Amino acid sequence: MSSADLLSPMLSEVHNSAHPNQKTLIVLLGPTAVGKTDLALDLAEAIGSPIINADSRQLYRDLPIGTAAPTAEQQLRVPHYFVGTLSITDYYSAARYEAEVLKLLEELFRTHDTLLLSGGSMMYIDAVCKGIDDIPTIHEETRTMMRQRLAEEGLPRLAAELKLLDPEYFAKVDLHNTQRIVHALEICYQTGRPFTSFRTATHKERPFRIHKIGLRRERADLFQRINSRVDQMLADGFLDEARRLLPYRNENALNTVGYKELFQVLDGTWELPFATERIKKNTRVYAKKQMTWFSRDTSINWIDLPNTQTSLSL
RNA sequence: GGUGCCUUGGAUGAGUGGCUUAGUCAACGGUCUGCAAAACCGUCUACAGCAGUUCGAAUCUGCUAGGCACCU
Repeated sequence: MSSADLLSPMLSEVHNSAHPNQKTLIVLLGPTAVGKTDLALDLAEAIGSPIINADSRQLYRDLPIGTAAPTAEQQLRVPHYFVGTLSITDYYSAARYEAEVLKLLEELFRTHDTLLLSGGSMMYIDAVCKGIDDIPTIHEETRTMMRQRLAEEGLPRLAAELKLLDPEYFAKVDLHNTQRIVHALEICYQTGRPFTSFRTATHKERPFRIHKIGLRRERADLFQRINSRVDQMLADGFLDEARRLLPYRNENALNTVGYKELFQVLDGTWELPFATERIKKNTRVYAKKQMTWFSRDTSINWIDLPNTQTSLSL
């Protein structure tokens, strides 16, 4: 099956969604390794759009191999936005992504009717499509303070405090989930208001139409693609990439499938073959999580991709 | 031929009469509005087979099957 054959169902999706006098954002999404990058390039060329990346890890410029980021050659073919724009120590969030993408879209829609956003970061996509509540960013001091309190006092005490400061959120949050409890408390402290008061869950209206195209494959095929892609990454120097990043291992950007496991190898605690299996497994788990998230989104128009030919490497 | 030991759910591995379905891993399902390739939750109720002892057995007894070790 040629790429043109794969492109046509997407193009008909685009044409069906076309609306006179209305700007349209095409969102191409799907689990990791499903084949978004290649199809996004074809689709972008066909509709004359650049590609706006929606992969939260490809934003970091030092992770090209481990995140299967678009290559220089691919970026020459089609201009990309939000690829390699962050350094490993930069703070980033879905909310910032929302703001920056919206700003970019406003500019690009002046010269384009249809734009392409492509990626698999569920929350980033939702942030662009539905919006995220306007919650203040936590200051570094607050963050440090809470981290320390967590270490000294433990989660149960922080949870008890959250119960006083924001009983509504306390009632619904998972009390085992440290991240969420800590974040809610950070907001309460920094703003003097309950976290819940910021959570309006408003679905923001966008000044353009959104058409989501989801790519999916049979699970066995997807898993096979994941496995061989991990092997390919290692052949391409993934371990060296991780070695260069070792000094930054505690940065959030490196709390990422692949790097975590390779750091164990560099520490000497894991053998490479073992780590490789873990990377494959964790990538499969990630792909399943993506599918679970996407399956709730009824606005996605799914395209089932044909099984990968085993004769094709990569 | 004889003697001794072993046999637990997909894998690993505790448990020696009743304080539950140990635990771990894998697999599967799910949650999700600010670090999201993150963080978190749930499910999989097994004890080689058969017959006994007992109020009650994975746990005791016997036999059968399979495996391991040693002996003549």
